[in-house]
Amino acid sequence: MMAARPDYQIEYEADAKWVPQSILGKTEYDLFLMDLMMPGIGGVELIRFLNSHGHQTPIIVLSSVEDTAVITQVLELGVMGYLPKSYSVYQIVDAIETCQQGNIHVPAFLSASLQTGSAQRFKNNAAQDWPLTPRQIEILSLLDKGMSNQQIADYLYISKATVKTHVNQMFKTLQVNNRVSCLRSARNVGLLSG
Amino acid sequence: MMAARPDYQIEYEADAKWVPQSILGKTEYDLFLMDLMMPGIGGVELIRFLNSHGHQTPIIVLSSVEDTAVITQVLELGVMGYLPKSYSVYQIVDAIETCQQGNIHVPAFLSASLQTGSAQRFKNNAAQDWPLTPRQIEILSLLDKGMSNQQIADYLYISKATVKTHVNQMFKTLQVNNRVSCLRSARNVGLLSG
DNA sequence: ATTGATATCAACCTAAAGGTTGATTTTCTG
DNA sequence: CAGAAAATCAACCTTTAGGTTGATATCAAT
Repeated sequence: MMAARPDYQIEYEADAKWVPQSILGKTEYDLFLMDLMMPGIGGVELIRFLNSHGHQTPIIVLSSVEDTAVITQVLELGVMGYLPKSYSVYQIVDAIETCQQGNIHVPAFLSASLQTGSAQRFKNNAAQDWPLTPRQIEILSLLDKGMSNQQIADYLYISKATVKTHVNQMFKTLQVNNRVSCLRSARNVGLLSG
Repeated sequence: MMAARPDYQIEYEADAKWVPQSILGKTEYDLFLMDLMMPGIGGVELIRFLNSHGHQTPIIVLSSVEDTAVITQVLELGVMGYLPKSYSVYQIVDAIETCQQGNIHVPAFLSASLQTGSAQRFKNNAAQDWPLTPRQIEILSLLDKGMSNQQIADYLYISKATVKTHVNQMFKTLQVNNRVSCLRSARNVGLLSG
């Protein structure tokens, strides 16, 4: 999971004069990581523009916009993923790689507001008050992936000390003294799938 | 994108008399893993039926149907995922758990036909068998209980060194480097219940 | 009889986990 | 706004895990 990550070569252009014409001639891009709030042109318009010109490059939208209408719109335009800026770099990279495998990624808290049918299905589960804090549950899921404290710290951009504090607090709450027992206990109380 | 395998309790019913009424009164289901080609009732109709009756159980569609219209339809009905039967068991389990985190999973080759190109074919990973010796499996089950090497040694009346040897050998066989990952891997290959 | 797999044990080392105390900052909430 | 809860980090320590090398014993099969 935390193995070697590919080296992404990034072309960055923040200037307002950055226009679609400059990339239309190129087809060797692996991916467009696109901010919806770009100067000079609206993100949605750019996606439409690329689509209308037959551009086949996968698009992932990175945005702080969490308006359901906007999200639905860009997803219908065929973007491969919609990532909130609250994601850490590692989380974003994970999601990008998920998309590069061809899968579509929509983060949990967004999918909850996207659909009527299943929107609240999991929300209800999450709404129950579990003995662990949100951050602890997040770290719990990384524990479950087999990650070390250091790996979790790097992934979340926090110090190892903080991770250890959370892990230790979880142990006390669940009355265990090691990771495996912690994960077992978490499963038993429904904190982890299974 | 890997995850430990939970203990799924599966209720199976292949009889044509299996009708929605039989599950409407129950709310303790974690998940509906639904085949679109069910006898007696169409899958799409069942999803509509459940939705109209306020059922909140997450739905994942497992199907060999790859018709874009059908897929689009069920996704709009709010299912959390659409999994092809060509998925391996492990892939399905991974996808289910991705969905249980609240994310929506659409496999690569389906998303490719759902939008304008830009997707690679996903490759089906064949399940490989990792042979563990009987003694290793025995120790594995004790690992799974959260026991330390010393506790396992005391339990089996062998030395801690022997336990460590077995554990280390398991790690090499399963290509992992810690207990949690070892148990995850073991579950994925069916070496542990669940 | 020799090979190969399994099971057993020891010594050694580094890395990581587990535990404690104490602290600051942020965020939620009444 | 004040208090509570949550999240963050550091320093310190002991225990356990993880990894390696090497060894002996048993048993099954060629």
